[in-house]
Amino acid sequence: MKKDLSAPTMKDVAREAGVALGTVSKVVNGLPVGEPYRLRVEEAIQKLNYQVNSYAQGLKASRTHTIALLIPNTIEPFFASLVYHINLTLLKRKYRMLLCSTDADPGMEQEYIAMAQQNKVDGIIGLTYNPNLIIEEGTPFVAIDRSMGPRISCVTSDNFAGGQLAAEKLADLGCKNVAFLRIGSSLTNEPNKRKAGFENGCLSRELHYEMKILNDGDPYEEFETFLKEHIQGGKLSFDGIFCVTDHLAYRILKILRKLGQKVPEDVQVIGFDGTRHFGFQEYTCSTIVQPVSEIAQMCVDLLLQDNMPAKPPLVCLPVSYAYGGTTLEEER
Amino acid sequence: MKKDLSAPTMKDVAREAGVALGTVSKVVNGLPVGEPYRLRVEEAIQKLNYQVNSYAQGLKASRTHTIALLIPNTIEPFFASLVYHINLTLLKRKYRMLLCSTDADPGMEQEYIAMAQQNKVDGIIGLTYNPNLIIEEGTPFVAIDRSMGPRISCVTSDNFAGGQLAAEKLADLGCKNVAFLRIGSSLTNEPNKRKAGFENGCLSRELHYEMKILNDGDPYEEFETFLKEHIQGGKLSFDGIFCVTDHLAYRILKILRKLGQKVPEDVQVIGFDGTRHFGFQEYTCSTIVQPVSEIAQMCVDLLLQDNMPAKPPLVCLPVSYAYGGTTLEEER
DNA sequence: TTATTTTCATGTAACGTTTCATTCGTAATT
DNA sequence: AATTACGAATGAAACGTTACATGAAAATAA
Repeated sequence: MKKDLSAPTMKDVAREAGVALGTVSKVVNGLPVGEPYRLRVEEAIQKLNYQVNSYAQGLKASRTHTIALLIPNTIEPFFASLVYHINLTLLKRKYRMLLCSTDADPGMEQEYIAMAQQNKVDGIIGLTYNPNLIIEEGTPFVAIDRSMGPRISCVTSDNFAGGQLAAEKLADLGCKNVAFLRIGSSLTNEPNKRKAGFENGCLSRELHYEMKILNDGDPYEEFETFLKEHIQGGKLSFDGIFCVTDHLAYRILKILRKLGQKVPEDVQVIGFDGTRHFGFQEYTCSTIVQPVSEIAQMCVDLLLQDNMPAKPPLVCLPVSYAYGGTTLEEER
Repeated sequence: MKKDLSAPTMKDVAREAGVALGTVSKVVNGLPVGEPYRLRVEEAIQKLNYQVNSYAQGLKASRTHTIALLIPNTIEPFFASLVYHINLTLLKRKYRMLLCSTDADPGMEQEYIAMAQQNKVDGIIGLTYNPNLIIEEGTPFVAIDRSMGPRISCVTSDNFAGGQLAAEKLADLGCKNVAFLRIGSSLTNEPNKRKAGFENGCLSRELHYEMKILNDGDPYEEFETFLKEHIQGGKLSFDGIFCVTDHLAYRILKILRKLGQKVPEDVQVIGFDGTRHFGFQEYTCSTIVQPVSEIAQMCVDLLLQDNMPAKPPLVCLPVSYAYGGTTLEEER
């Protein structure tokens, strides 16, 4: 009879196997150990159902196999998808994830960073908004959609190219006069380039465009007003609209319906993100798709690479266009 | 000049403040300490910018202030919302969350449980499918939507009442002949009661009903076939449909559109969950809303209560009906 | 004033690992 | 066969806390 009150420790395994503590540690960590020893230890581990105590491990080795993910929320599809894919990638690498949902609140972001650090995470991936986050020197950090200075790498999709692609698509699909709509909210550094890309695309295709950009506090109705002002005799003067996110596109589509405009016959709409209904179905609208899975992988790769480059890279991943019912279908 | 290579420890604080190690520990943990001592210690903590090492803490106290959340994925709106609210609730209680996205895979679920346990979490909240999960005796576990035996508490919304409510609503809104549609996938114990509730509701309102229940592997098209079979002269024989989830309702709505049926004029549709577009807007369809925030809170409360009741409760939270455009509006 | 109780900071012993200097046993060299 | 070299298991020390037994000082009682 053994006292089985608490979980077995390495010491127990060592005793059971008749080897030294250090040997057990080596076996557990996959370090080279003589075959007969390894066998005996593995047997003992089986028999006692031993599991390493990650807290002891973390304390001694100061490597915790845990990373923190800072994200505004887990509800908006783009974020939810990011969380999902990052989790998946981490799992493959045997890393755990501390989820930090920040509500895009600068204070909360900083708080979570402190928490993560005192929790000795091996690194942090963050989609944050606080312009002056303080990150301890020693903690690897990878930013999403926002370049945060020379010490921190950033992963983003190619927002400029995406904007450009949207313009080109609209041109290809026969548009002559288009609009760019954007609302400030939740757009950090990199996604701002969508605008520049779109302008660039319009210019190169000689596509006439107008912009309507709302700030964070502005009432949504201004978009409706804006669109109304461009209706003459029941006909909207735009035949194409590029919305800075699918989220916005969804709202605009509702307004267009209300104003009696047919999509895509009267006006075509392209969004940005690649949001899908319920996560597994069709796109919610025609859209510029961000490569979420690749973004996730890249973040993890950058975070966990063991030899940090002197100059952390700014990684820009390619986007693509996807049909989602709000544009005319292309002839094949 | 101090060597500031590594983070300051309690020992450093103790030296700085000229007190004993134990005293610092007490201050940090809010235990009673003489006022002058407390002050000196707090000053030293400020000065050195000391942060507790949660790994040392976890090792010694075997209380880690961390819980694990097992969830199939973070993408489907109901799950995403659950994650969000649980995170929020935990934050208020100063707990951290280890996110475990399982893909509803039994093996992965078990793997994550083992991981969580060796990570010495203070408890686990799980929405799982594996019928014979092995959970170590010592780890508090709260299940969502699935009662897992006498040792484990379960939180769920009132699925029976929800089904009943759906039937009653349809009756109130003038339906005479309704259908219940369900696909096996992702329905654990408790949500199965939606069916029984719906039947009960139909019977008590003398509402004629039919059911079409698909198993997990079955092709989705069978729903289309089923509905087609019930069309005579362009008219669907059902004037109301209850779908077991909003997810399903969304698909059914597409089929109905394809079949030329007008919603809600020809046929009214009610889903289940309370899914909203993009997390912040209107409901995706008329639906029975699960009180996600309350579910989240209840889970955390049950998990973290310090005196476990002998018999873990099965908590059933009330649902409500919400209009979402796929039913006739009620007259006020 | 002395004896007795109470209060409270102190310091040491774990907690379960990893690491590294040590040592033991064996193989290679002459 | 004797010496040296090598490889590999060993075991003690340390990681940064918490908990508990200890003892000193202050407060009360006699």
